[in-house]
Amino acid sequence: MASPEERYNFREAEAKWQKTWAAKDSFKTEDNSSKPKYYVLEMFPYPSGRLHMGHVRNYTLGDVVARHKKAKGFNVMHPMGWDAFGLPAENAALERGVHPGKWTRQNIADMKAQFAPLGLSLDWSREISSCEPEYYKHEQKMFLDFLKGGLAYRKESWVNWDPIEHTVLANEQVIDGKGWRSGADVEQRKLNQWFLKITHYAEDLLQAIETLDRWPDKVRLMQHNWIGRSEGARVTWPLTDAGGKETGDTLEVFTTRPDTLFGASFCAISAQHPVAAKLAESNPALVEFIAECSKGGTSTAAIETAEKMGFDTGLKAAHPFIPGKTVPLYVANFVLMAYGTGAIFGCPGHDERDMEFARKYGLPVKCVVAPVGADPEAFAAELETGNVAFTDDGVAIHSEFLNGLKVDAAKRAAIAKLESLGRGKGTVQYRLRDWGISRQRYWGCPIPIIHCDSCGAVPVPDKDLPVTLPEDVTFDTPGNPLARHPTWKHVKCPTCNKPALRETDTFDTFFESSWYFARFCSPHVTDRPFNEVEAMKWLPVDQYIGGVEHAVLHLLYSRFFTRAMSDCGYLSLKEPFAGMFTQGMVCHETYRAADGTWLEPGSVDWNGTTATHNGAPVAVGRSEKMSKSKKNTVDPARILDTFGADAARLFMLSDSPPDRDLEWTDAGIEGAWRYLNRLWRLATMANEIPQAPLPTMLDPGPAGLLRQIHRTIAAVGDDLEKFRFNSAVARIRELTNAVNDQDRDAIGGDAVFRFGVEILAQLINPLTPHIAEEIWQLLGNAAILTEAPWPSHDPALLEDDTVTIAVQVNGKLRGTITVAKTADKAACEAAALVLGPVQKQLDGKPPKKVIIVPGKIVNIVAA
RNA sequence: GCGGGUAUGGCGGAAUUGGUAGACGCGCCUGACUCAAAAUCAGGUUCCUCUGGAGUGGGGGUUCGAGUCCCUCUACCCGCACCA
Repeated sequence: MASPEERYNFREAEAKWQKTWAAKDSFKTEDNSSKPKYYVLEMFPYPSGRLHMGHVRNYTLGDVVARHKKAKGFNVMHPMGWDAFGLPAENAALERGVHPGKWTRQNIADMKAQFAPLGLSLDWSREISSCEPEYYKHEQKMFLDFLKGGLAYRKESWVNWDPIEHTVLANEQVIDGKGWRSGADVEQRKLNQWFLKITHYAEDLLQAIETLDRWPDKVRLMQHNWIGRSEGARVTWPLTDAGGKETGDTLEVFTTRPDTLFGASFCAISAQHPVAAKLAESNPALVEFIAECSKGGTSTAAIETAEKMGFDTGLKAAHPFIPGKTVPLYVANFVLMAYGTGAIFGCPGHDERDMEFARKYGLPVKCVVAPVGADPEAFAAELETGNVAFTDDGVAIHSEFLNGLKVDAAKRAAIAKLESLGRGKGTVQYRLRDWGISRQRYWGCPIPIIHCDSCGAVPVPDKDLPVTLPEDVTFDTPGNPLARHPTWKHVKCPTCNKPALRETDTFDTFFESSWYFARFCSPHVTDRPFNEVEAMKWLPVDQYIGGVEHAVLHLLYSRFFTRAMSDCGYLSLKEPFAGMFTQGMVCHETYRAADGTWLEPGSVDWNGTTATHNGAPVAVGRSEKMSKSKKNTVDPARILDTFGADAARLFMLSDSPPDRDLEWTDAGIEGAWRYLNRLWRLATMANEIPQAPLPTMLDPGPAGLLRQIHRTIAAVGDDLEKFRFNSAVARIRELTNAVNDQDRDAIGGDAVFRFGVEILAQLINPLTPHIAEEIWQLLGNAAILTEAPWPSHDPALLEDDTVTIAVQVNGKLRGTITVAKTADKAACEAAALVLGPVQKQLDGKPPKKVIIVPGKIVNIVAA
């Protein structure tokens, strides 16, 4: 039984070691080191003011990697900073009247204090905060360099506009066609916006996914789909009016199916297409139709239910292959201006959307592709009278020079013909769009541009950078505080000195997070974003860790930025993150009262198996990501206070593989806490054994334990390298059990016992560093464990001299035999055949066949 | 709709290349200690009609041997979503 003094005092120990590490600067990256470098990075947090379990899991995972790599002899860089611009700061300003900067900086201080008890091996000397001019001034310069290099531009584009908030909304902020905060119907508006030309790198970003072999397949696939490469053709269709007279305009459409051009029965353009705008000038009915299309329309629900609608313009488009043939031109709500050319040709026979549209507006359906082997005429007759398009591979029919060609060959032939006729050409189209970075927000990095009536958009000269945010702003009226600030935007044009206006938009906050990993390499340089030599030394990040929710945007933007920075001379690198790991979410059961309101876990009582709240029944919901809205959060501060950092870390690491969701349970954390006490008790027992070299002669028991110790060293090292932290914990616990069971009276028993505890401390150090240090010190080691090398294993001790192998009859286990490792097949067979259950199965008959895999299995095939 | 993933005891999850399924933990059960409880310690715990048999979501296949490979079905999860 553990007396109070035997119990592990985590409060004292954890505080002590955190102080020791800080005093020794244990985690400061070495400046001039001959060791190989290793850069571990977790996605820097938004300073909300409160650390949550997701953070704890993220930083614990990174800490395991950092500490393990340090022990393995690497010069580790493990920095931390703050992704400090963002909307919540403005919301706080709105709700509480506190300035976003003050609120943010206070949150950073609060969160930093909450980080401390976790005992993370962070190098705080590299701390950065993206909302400070020392940080964002560099990205203003970078933006201007991008502009100079043709990687940034300004253009009018359609955006979601909230008419009450007077601001642009991201697609994610539009819920069912309404502004997420105002509830107002969102309008489509055309605004001047700044863009970064990520599409310039579309092909390279796609191709290079292949090289990211230490990224999760899931993330690579998501990026692949997001970039969305499709091969096809652009086809020009001259437009004529109802009387057949050419209007002088030509329509350009993009298609991936030029092989189906002979099946064309209409063309359609987006409501936002310039031709539609031109026609609308003299057509009030079209104006109304376009307005209808612009309403709402961006929410997923709206798109799913939206019926296809078209407006016949009366114009005709001339077919590229069939002289004299024209098809009607529609404005249609399902054509997207942002993809391809904003115009399509419709082939109802071989496209489901076109089929739906054709049936609604009574347009012809012509079959031009038939399945291989089908009777073309019978198939065509069926297709042309039905409502289902045929979109699979097949053979071209009713298509003149394409007849008989399969889809791929027909595409090539059609493109060749288009090119020879001057009516189109083969192209590659990407789904990826340029990154709109303008936000009508205060709490972001000002875009360093001055708009002059005479000179246009003029870059702020270098000497005037950074453009800093004004402090005296108000949030009591909707819209951008920068735009209505009385003086801030009024400046002189740097070129002509006439009165001009500052750009009042700020950068999307993804801008800051697209290059912070490079800033960490030299966080204190003032004249440029980072020192190129340092960046090239540390980058790419060896191991990046974060949530899968950033699989596309943040990770793709960072890959783009690295290329753009390279092309602008900042460094010479393509990929910022060599290794990427996406961790799972931290989940908890959800509870709802009868009236549907969510209940906190702490307010739910358990009567046997049913949950109650103040005696009333509670519906127990499934486990979901911890969130304030569902009240299923657990406060890390409370857990750290009750069980300590090591117990919290151990539970998070042991219960689920790190890439899967983790179910937080009270029982789980208690189990981790129990284990630490068990380990501590073993340590106090080991401490009573004098330190001495291992004897050369050991009884079989201690000899076996010694082999298990070496096997565990090897296995845990391997598990840590491969992010199998839950397995590593299992192996360590297994060894703990074996050490605990060691017969101390056997020859060498004590010595191997003590050795085992020492190794346990070293193996568990990356996972639960405080108790590991405490045990290490208890056992008389003068130096701290954080500075000790990873234990090495003796390959000769990994395997036993004997091996126990399974004996099967017809594939079913009937027993085991223990033979010498070197036993030959005949010996194994002989040993297996004499087993009682084997003889019973054979029933006196000789085996038909015996399969022996040395060291693995004997399988006897009975007649 | 398109693309991807997952499915193993009461629960979380183990199981290199096909080779003793259920490691490790949670929970539960029994015992010790205790006036009692908690904590702790020791033991047990896939299921069943239990000297045997069944078993890794269902069905089928390949193999001496399948959680692992192939086909098929089902359920759930994730990403994209009128992308021409």
